[in-house]
Amino acid sequence: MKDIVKLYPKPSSPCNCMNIRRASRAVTQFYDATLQPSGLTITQMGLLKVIDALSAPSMSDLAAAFRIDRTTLNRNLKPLAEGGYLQLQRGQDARRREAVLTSSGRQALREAQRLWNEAQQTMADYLGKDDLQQLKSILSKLEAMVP
Amino acid sequence: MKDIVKLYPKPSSPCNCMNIRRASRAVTQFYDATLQPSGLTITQMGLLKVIDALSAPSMSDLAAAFRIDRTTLNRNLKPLAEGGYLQLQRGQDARRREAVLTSSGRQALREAQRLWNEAQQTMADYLGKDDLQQLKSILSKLEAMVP
DNA sequence: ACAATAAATGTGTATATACACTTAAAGAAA
DNA sequence: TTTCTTTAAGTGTATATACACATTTATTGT
Repeated sequence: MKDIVKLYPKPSSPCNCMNIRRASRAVTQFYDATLQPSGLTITQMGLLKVIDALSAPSMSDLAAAFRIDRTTLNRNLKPLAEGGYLQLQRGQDARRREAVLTSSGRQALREAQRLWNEAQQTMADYLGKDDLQQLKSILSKLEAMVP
Repeated sequence: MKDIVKLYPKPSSPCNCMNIRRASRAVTQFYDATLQPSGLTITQMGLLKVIDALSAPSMSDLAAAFRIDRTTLNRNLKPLAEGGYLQLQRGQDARRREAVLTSSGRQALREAQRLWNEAQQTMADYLGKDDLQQLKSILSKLEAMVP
């Protein structure tokens, strides 16, 4: 097993948390830069994608699907609603507020996904198959650390 | 090599970027919760630690050492300065603004580091030696993706 | 010395994040 | 039906993040 431990530069911090935060910033910057022509950030693209996949999800539905704090979600949707990418409407249950994509939102999503493919491929090539698989696996495990 | 690919739950998103962002949020929440009694977040502890390690670093020095955008650093230092954890003073070169810890800052750092040891150990135990090593290695590689 | 340039920092604006608290609506209990 | 409770959502506040632009000070070229 030892022979698969690759020798990349040591992380500049001993702190596991700071290390993952730095890497997260770097990857986010890369994806955001690649998606730039679409006018969406990677977070926004992710949100539109989840909304597109679900059927008029409520705020809580979205927060759960996106695994993000409900109040954070609330704020993240704001620029998308103001930009005309989605509409927010009351549900049958008047407490619910449901999100649906506009045609403008679907179009932006398509364009962003085209660019996303590039970013995803570039990152896959950069990491290589094994590291990418390892990364996915460990990130998934880390997510499960917190309820 | 295949036999070391552990079988954790699949990540909930196909997007490498969203996956690392979610994991980063989870780990950050865990560290912040553990550090809570110290009154510092993990980001703030990291900043105090870097300032403590360097000698009256300038804003740009800190940004480079912490690998964060200079303007982000500027804003991150604000609550620490207002909280009396550090002082900001002009350098010989009047363009430079230099950071030094106060005794209050050094004390908070010590307390935070005590708690940080716990968090770090818990995470190491949770991931296990091999995954932790792999993670460090891959995160370091990811960081290098962006100049 | 003066002008041009470079370097260090700060500000405006905008998104991303989450905790504590509040409000509004639906459902349950009396 | 009226009250109690639970559930869904929103707000206040605060930190974290970075890009585009502005300001200040030092350095360099003439």
